[in-house]
Amino acid sequence: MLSTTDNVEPMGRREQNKIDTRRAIADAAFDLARSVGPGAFTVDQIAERAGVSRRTFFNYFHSAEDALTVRVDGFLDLAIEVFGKLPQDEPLFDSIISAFIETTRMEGLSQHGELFRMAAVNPELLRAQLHSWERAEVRIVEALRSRLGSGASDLYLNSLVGCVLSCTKAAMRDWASDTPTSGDDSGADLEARILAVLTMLRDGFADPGVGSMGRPRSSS
Amino acid sequence: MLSTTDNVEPMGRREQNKIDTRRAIADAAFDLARSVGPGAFTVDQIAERAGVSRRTFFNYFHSAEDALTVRVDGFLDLAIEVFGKLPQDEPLFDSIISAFIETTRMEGLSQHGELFRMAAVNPELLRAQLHSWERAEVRIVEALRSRLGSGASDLYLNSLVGCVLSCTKAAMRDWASDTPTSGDDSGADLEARILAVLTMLRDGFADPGVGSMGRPRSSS
DNA sequence: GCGAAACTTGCACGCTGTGCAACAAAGGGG
DNA sequence: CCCCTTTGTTGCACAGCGTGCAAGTTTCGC
Repeated sequence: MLSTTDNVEPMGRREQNKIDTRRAIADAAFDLARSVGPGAFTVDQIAERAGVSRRTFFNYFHSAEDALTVRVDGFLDLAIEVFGKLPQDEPLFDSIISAFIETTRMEGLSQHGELFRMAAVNPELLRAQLHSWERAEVRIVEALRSRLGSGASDLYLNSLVGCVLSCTKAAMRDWASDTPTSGDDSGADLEARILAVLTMLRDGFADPGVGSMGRPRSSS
Repeated sequence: MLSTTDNVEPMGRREQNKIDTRRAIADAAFDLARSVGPGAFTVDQIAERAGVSRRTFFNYFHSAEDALTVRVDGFLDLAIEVFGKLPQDEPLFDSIISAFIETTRMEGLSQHGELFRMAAVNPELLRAQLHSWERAEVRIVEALRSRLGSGASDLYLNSLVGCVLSCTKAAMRDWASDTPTSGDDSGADLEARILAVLTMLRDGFADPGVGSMGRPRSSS
């Protein structure tokens, strides 16, 4: 099982405090968004709940919405990390697909669904999330460049990664809107969607009715 | 040639004034961004230059960055409009490709390049532009739904449109960074990029070296 | 013209984001 | 253990943002 806390090497007080504070702020922001709704609270409220000053909040995040995107960043960072550990001689798309599939097994997946649904009703949060995906795109392009060498142009790389992320985003959004308030982190539905949509991307979009995508409820 | 002012039907003073004001504000914002740099000016300055009050500015836009995205919105709206006028029995991807190719012939294309370059150094503007593409995505999905009927699932539609827009975005970004301060709206380079990248999308990403994409400067 | 509807403007108010300087906590010798 | 440096926290101040409101002004339909 995947975990974000596998670095158990000795860590100074300084470093640990910063991680704790960051986490406390992010949790406070998420709790508030959950209870009163996204965009319906102030930075002061987050800071108070996290037990820090207003000023300290802004030492960690640029805005209230940014504090809500650390989970999205975490998801994408994890996907990149998983991708990096896969065998380099595997076909590219297989690596990409299994990296995302693996990543859906992370903890707290239902929170991601919630965040997607929040973004659907809060423009500012949506922008923050889009920016988060955009930043991940840059990192992934970097990771791919070192794998593909100079055999691929910037335009090719950016298009490829953009498409992969668009499809993943679409799969997650679809999953999030179909799975309201699922308390049990059911990643199976999400996995199926990501697999379907990335496979389709690999093989081309030419025919709308291909594979398991065209007609949603026609089994086989 | 394409134009955004082909509606010459009788228009009341009210409507015309609003259009003029909106345009004045957007132009003022763009001029300012161009001269002092994006993010280096206030809403008051935009309002003053546009000859309206601060309050009126906020009646038209939510933020300074929003005033800079009307051109992006215009580009995408135009693409949708062009797409809608194409024959419905043409293959889907051909319609999509020629819609975007046609749209690159619009006026003021070099400004779009400038805006892309501005967004590269201004996070807030980048977010606004990402949001603009996102909103267009919703509209395009809507347009496609009425064309494809109920034969395609939401997930399929969102993935398809997301990929098309990602590729177009990548093409424009690539073009913008390769074409700094081109005063002559040279859309040919952009057309070639969009054609290459959307064609690749149609046929699948399986092989990195396929077509004219893999090795940038190896003719044929 | 004249009244209704729509638009502009100034004002007020709370919130945002950041520079700055004082304070506190952690780390590293001697 | 103390002192000094480094690093993080906090309060303060201040310019700017975004919006509700009410009073003007312009446009429209009759």
